[in-house]
Amino acid sequence: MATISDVAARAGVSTATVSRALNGKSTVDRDLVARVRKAAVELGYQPNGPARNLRRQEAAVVALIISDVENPFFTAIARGVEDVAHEVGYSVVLCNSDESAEKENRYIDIAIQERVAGVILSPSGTTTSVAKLATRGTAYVAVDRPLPGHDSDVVLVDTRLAARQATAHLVAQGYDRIGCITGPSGVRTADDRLAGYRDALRSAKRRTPKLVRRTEYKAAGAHRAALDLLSQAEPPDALLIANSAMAVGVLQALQELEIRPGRDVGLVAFDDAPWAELVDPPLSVVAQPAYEIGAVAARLLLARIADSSRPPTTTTLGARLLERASSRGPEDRR
Amino acid sequence: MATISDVAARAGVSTATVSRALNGKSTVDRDLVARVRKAAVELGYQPNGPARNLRRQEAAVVALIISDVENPFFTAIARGVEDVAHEVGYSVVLCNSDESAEKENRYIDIAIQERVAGVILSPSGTTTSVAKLATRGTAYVAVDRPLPGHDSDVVLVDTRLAARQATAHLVAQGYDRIGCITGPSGVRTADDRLAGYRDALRSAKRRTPKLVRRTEYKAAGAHRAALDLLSQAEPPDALLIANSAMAVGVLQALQELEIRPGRDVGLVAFDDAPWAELVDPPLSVVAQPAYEIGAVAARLLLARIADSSRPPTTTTLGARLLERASSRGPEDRR
DNA sequence: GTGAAAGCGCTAACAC
DNA sequence: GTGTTAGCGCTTTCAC
Repeated sequence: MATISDVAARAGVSTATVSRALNGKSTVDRDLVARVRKAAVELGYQPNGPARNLRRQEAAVVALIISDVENPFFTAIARGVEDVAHEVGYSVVLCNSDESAEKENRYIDIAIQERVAGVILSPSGTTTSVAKLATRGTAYVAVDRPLPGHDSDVVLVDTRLAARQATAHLVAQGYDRIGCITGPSGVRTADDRLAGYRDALRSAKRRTPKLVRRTEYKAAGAHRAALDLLSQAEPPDALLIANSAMAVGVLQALQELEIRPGRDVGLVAFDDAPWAELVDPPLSVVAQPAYEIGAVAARLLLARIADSSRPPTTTTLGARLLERASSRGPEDRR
Repeated sequence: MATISDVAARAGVSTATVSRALNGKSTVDRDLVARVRKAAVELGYQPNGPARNLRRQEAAVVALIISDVENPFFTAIARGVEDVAHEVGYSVVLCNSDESAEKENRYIDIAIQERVAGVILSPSGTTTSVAKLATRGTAYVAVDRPLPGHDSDVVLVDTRLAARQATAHLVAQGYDRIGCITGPSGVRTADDRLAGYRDALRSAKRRTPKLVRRTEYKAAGAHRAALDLLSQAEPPDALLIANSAMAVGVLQALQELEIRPGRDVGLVAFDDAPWAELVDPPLSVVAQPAYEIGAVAARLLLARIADSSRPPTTTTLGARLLERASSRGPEDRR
């Protein structure tokens, strides 16, 4: 594979000139630039990334570590990050931590080893592996979930408020026994959504013992949770569901139990999945600004790469409740 | 940041011994290994990736370039690739080419520059940027779509046969005017699905002029195509749809036109999305073995990295038609 | 404006 | 089994 020396030889200049001509940093004579470019093309020269990064002590790459590649919420974040990063010449590599602290830790190590310029991550939980980034001075920003005990840039959604509003909406629609299926304890978004749910019920002076289930943020867990909740002596007549994968599990459970969503049980789920309007009845959702989360996070990261001394910021974006037919009120009340 | 020399100094050995102890290549005295490990931990030593890769002339990384991060088919492939690659100590970086030949080309350049061990990609089309990989001797394998004119490892699905079977199923169910909404011309899967559709109609001696639409592999395009097809004087009474994002667009269009899926128009779509059983009526689909595609591709890539002289292979996996209510036959026939 | 040369941190001959 | 050392390909002083 052609090296910078090959190009230099072919263009009849030194390697320093080739480097300068190709990177456009220092000024180089017009003719020489042309000659170097020509030689580079002829040889099919591609700069050696590791050599460049070794020398520069940093790669123009940002790592994006997300908890679930199969969750549209996170892939939308990825697009936001990519669009902003590409504009300024950074590449984005996506890593899937799969909600596992161990994989997250592994990817953080890799990011450090590869000397990426920065890391954006949705932290799996109470892990401290992020401390390594801070220690080494690698720029990073957290999305979706804060880092407990770390004073870093973070981009969040006011998910507690959103959960509260969604639950209040269910109350206003006349549902009486409102349940909640949320993610694992310790995962901040899961805790916040539960807290918002409780806020709303408290305001409405409702008591709802035994109507909360916590499970992994996946369809299978929510499916079990829904079966469990709905086969109780006093089942819920409405459910707040903490993400769209879980909504799939709940809808499956309802199908199996022949309980009609929106008629027998009111439903509001987090995340506006593309299919939410296609189920019968259309699913009410809390739409989160995922793309924007990614875009904002990328901008913050770039700012921090440029100036590591900026004070850390917390950006909180709002979510929107989209009321559709699955939360139109219990049948006997319509 | 601590370097290998720092570790060597602290452990009272040479850098070579540190390298050997940490990589476990050559045999090193037990005590020394322990001392080196201890020193490394105490210093929080993380090897410098670029330096290592520069020296080794290759990184233990495989790049996975997929056409659409938001398509569950491709993210499932990603999981297959990751699981296999991680088992043998390779990292996977995901790159989203977004169906754009230009981005694909850009990521291929980056992969070459970073000297990754190999590349797995779903080629956007008739691009020749892959030739660079071949020229440089970087291992690569194509998934989902073959590389025209390149004799490489490739993992495909027999999508033409699957389309044929799906269409034959619609014929058997009594649909009369079967249409097809497929991807852009030149994208092999789109062409193959159309060809399979035509195979089936030919066998059944049907004529179906004007019932084919081609558009980007996205909801919006399919939405327009469906509106167009269904507002014709003689609209189709069934549709074969080439992927799940498109199915979303078609179902939206049916909703707007108040045409009942499965009753007024029979439907079969490619890709078994998690929500396919949740729409009303449940959507018949062609389930592709996405995870397995990724796993097989990763194994082929590893084999090629190990031995670049192996003859290229083509692996073709089968798809499964899942008959659900959306293709149960026209209403007047039930 | 251009070239010579040092050196980023690591691994792998090679010598002992 | 361990140390010495060359060198991977690039960028960047430092001279001129």
